[in-house]
Amino acid sequence: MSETGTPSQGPRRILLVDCDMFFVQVARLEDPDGAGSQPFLLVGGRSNRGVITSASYEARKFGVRSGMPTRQARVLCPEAVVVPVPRGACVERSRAVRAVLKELSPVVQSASIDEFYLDLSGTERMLKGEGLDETADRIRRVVRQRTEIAVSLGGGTQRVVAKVATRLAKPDGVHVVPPGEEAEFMSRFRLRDLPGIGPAFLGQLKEKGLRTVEDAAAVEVEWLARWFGPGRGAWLWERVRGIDPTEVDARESRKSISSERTFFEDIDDHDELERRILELSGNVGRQLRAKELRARTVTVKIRDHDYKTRQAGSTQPDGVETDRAIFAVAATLLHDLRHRRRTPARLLGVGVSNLVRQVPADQLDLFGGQDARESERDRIVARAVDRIRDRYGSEALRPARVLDRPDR
DNA sequence: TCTGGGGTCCTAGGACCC
DNA sequence: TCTGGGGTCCTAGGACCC
Repeated sequence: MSETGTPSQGPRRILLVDCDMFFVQVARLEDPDGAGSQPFLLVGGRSNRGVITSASYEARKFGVRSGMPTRQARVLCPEAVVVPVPRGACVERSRAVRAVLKELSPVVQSASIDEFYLDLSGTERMLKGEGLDETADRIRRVVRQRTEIAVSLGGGTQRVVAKVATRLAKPDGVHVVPPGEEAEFMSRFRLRDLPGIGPAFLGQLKEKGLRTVEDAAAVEVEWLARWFGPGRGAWLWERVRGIDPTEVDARESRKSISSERTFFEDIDDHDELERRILELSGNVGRQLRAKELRARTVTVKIRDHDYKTRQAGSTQPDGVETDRAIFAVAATLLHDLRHRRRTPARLLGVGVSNLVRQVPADQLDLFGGQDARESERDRIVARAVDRIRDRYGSEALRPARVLDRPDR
């Protein structure tokens, strides 16, 4: 294990593998004659309140960006074809890419569904002196050949450098920054290009007259700390120099699971909201059990008609895993939130966190009973339902109280 | 043209304990 | 008796990412 960690000598060799317009690529592979034949392809929500998840390069020339409301995208690019996100296929393709990367690198960390950090430190001898740029290009070709997915790779001694370099590598290319050139490389960019700087921080930076990485690099750390707080000040001072102590961490540990839905129309009816909470609790519970986890904390999120987002959470001494127990907590939290501000809801979400591993049945009390707690019988029933759904499809068994009415 | 759904991390205040 | 200091957990909100 220690062999694969950062060696005491030599700079780190970090690569970021980033799938090019991932959702569009997958949509094209899944439907080569339909969506695949469309140059102006948009993937995302098609409902009245949807947004674009990913746009083809051709469509981007018209100003379409991910996160943009679909309605707006249609105005900018009227010829565009919009297809829904092929969720299952994306998860499968992502897994396939990761599996190939695991054969090619000792350390692989998934940063998102379409981004993977690799740490190849310590592989110099094994790779017989192959340069990091050559390694990156080899990985790009192998991934393409074995998964059909086009990827771009950025590389360097630091994660932030690898990440920013990916921007220059796209599409379907490679850009590696040699050791020692990190600060100079970073100085070519604007602050808005740095990962971790969003609209809010950007506004604060602009107030101090800072627009480019060069601007910020000229300011002493004491001033950055005074302006933006000690934590953010030190963070910024490091990043603009291409310094990023974050390690590539291959341990996959999920911190939270959630499911949320924006309604076709705002909902004010309490019973209807409760039915939605029941469905969302089921989605979360199923994922929780599939991963053999339990949750100590249940959270409900509500977005009011005016887009104000509120949430309430509750932590139990013991973890829960059944739909019933999750729903019991979530329903109470929903009542609290609705009591504090009673207004039509645009979105509802259920999340779980504080995740712990399931423990064997013989270590549990077999006498659960109170509402928020679950008995071993509850758990056995819930897992049996999951097995039936796995075999016959998710529609095979549905909560009796949920109306069979899809959103769109 | 109003703003999806899945996440992670950080902060700040209060409770509680030693 | 006029009350420190630190650690941990919980909660709510916010920023940010893809």
